[in-house]
Amino acid sequence: MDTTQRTDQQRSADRRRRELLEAADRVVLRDGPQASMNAIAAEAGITKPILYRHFGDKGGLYAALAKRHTDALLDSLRAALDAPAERRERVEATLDTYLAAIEARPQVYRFLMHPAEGSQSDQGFDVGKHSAPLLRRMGEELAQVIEERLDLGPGSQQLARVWGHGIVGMMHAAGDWWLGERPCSRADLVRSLADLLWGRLAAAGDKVGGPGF
Amino acid sequence: MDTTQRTDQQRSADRRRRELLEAADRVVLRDGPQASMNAIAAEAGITKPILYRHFGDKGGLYAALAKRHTDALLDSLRAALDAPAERRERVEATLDTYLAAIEARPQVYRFLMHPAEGSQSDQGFDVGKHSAPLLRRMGEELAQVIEERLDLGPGSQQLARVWGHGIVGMMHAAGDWWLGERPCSRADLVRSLADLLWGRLAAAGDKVGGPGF
DNA sequence: CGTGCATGTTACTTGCGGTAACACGAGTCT
DNA sequence: AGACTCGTGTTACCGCAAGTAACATGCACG
Repeated sequence: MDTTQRTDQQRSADRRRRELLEAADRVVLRDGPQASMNAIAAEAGITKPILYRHFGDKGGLYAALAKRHTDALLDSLRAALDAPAERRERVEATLDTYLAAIEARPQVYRFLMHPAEGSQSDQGFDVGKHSAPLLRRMGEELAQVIEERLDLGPGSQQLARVWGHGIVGMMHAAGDWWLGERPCSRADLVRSLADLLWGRLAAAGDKVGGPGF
Repeated sequence: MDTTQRTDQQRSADRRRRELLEAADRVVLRDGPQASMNAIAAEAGITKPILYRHFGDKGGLYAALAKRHTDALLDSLRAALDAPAERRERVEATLDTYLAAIEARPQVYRFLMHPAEGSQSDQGFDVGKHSAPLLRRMGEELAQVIEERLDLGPGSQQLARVWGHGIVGMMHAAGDWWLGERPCSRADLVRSLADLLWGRLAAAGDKVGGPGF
């Protein structure tokens, strides 16, 4: 039969693809984002051209690999964001979930954030393409949650999107720095960031004798 | 004489270095961060090995190039941050200065933010090395300003650093997204971000009938 | 059986980062 | 003057990784 044939083939191809992705995962976890296609193919027990047949080019493989982790991370973030608790508590839980994830697997995190030169075709002023898709997706998701649940008055959609991307960027940069220097505990970091979002910066008083801020 | 000789040589070497950097600048502005050493050498009217003699390796050239722009940007940011005005106004001016800079020269901005695989020696868990140095420097500078001028009580230094990096990350991510999609004017973006820092997220009310946030 | 078709291989091209070896010109030491 | 050094410049090469072409094999279907 045609259809059963097709599905069989497709199923086996999908399984193969998954195996290749898991091999790639192992290599990337070991060697970082600069893992070579040769190394990945060797880990999978095959040779390069097969990888290219499955994923097109290196960018394709990396995109597929990134999607798996990104989806997983976004799922846990959504769970934290949907927990039944007060707003502040949920924000803290979400921050903590993210930080725990990057703390547990820094190599994966680095891979996701630094996709290492993907395309090269954009001669013009196209900037957006080059930042990590994970950040964008997180920003958009958070924006949607904010816009759905908060009453922000006119212009709420744009405000929500700005805030979504801004908060995600705050979390990302602080997490990156923290992961490198480990200047405090995760809980401290979470509390400090939540304080920032809760306006403690604006509310703080000037230092006595200083020029003010 | 020894000393005059030395200084003469050094001066000419410095001039040469500057010329090379300007040539590199032109190429990077044209081709983006993936500009090849060959292309840069050609633009400078010379060949590769000279570049390597001056800058060691590609990372060295890029570091030197990045330092110029980074220093320039940090200078304007400091100016905005030091202006005689109220806190909110100064924060907005700083945000606007940054956004105006990345808006005016997106290629430079991309180059600074995505240094494109520098080293490769870090087998271990070294994460910090890979993020853009510009973000780190901005974060540290802002942290210093915050800690100098604000009265934050105990643990102020760590709090200031978290906030410094967090705010910079917020600005960066929001700017990156905004530059790609241009969903609103620069002034709108600045106002929205400042609102976020001023705690409007925490203060907003839940949407009626929604699950709360 | 032959015909597709997916899967696999070897061997190659291209392009880039980086280096070795050599060549020229100008000032310095004896 | 002639040898020495030193900075600047070149050509020609190595190594390595991305990506491709061409060929080989196993398996279902008519």
